[in-house]
Amino acid sequence: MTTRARREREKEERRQSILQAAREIFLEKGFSRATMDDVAERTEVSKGTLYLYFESKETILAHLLLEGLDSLYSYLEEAFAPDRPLTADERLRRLGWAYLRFFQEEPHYFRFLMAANGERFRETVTPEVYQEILEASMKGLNLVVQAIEQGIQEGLFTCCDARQAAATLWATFNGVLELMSHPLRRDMVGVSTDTFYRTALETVVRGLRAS
Amino acid sequence: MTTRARREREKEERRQSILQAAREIFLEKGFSRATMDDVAERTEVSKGTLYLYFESKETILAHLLLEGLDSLYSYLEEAFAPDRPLTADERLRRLGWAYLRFFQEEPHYFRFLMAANGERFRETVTPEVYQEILEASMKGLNLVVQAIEQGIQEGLFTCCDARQAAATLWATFNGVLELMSHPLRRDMVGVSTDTFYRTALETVVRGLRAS
DNA sequence: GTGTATAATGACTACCAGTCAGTATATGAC
DNA sequence: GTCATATACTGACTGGTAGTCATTATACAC
Repeated sequence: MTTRARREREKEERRQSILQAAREIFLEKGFSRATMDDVAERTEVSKGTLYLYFESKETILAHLLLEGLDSLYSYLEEAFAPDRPLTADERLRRLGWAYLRFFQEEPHYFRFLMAANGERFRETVTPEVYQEILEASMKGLNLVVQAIEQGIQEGLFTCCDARQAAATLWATFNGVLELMSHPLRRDMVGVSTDTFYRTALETVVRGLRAS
Repeated sequence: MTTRARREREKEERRQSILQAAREIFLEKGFSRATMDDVAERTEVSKGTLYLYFESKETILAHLLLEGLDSLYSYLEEAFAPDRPLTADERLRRLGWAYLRFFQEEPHYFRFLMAANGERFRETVTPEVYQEILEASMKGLNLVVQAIEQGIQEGLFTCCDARQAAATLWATFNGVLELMSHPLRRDMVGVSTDTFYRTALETVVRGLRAS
């Protein structure tokens, strides 16, 4: 019965083409301005069909985000380089830069991430999907935790709770990126995103080291 | 002509009663679920009247936010205590805790702040109002800059750019608060907001000190 | 060819921000 | 008091959009 398999493949292809169209439209008009009719037209499919594949506009965003988190993880994984003999603070710096590089090379995911912080997103998306997003985020955060645990074992860091330390670093990165994501606020800081990000990264890593 | 004065006062009172109603409704239903009809009903005024006082739903939010930023500033000002002989790092810690205390004692403003991060908010609110918000934020940030400059002069901090350092601290605080604002993400960190906030604050302050 | 399951459609509903032509009220001149 | 004018208020209406569902089309098995 090859038919079943082909059907499945075609469904998956349609799903992907919807996601592709949505990615384009969301990017062109911004999530809130984009309409489901736009996405339907670009996919060359009726609006009703969209709802056969996704529960809501927000759910489409969630799935685009999940793709992004997968891609982010591969950046982080490469930076972590478990097989190379790196010191803990080198690893942390590499992770930090990989995070920045991801958002610079795939800037659309940052916009999706911002859109997903909205009130409506949390309320609309099913708990299951939301959980998936959290788990995908955790996967990346765990690499940071591992790097910090290595630092604690090596005696480089004195902090006692690696999870908290990792979350601090994570929160700082997000705060910096969010701050720098708006032109007017960027002016308030007065330096380039790269420079500011470096400063923030070095400050926190220094703060983690023994004092 | 006392009439003119009375008219002005009445207008201001109506404006305030709209803001008060909006604050309640936004808090009860969340910004995105709240409708202008709700606000009109609570104010006991027609919907059209709302638009005589404010350009849009987002503008009402902006003005609630501005009130919040004023209140925040008074928390920060008290913490800064320019007349007391405090060391720079004490001042920074006091500012950090005042920031947290503000959001704990007036939690609605945090929700408003989050809602104002939305895509639609930036697009809808006039540049003038947005500018006002930025300036109100800057006012608070400047206290942090001053504390850090004091620390640089005293030789306690080695960082060379006080603005960047202040922005790092600010970004970290925001990142932490945003991370902890959602129950599921809070679980990822595994400690109380207070504890986590303290860790992050101490980490960054330590990072600013001479190494 | 015909019956059945599966997929797709698009007109329709519900909802809501924002508008504006019309109405009410206050003020001041006489 | 009453009229003219200015100012404030009203709420039915418009435009736009997310999401639905009864109907139609397609693919497949026999």
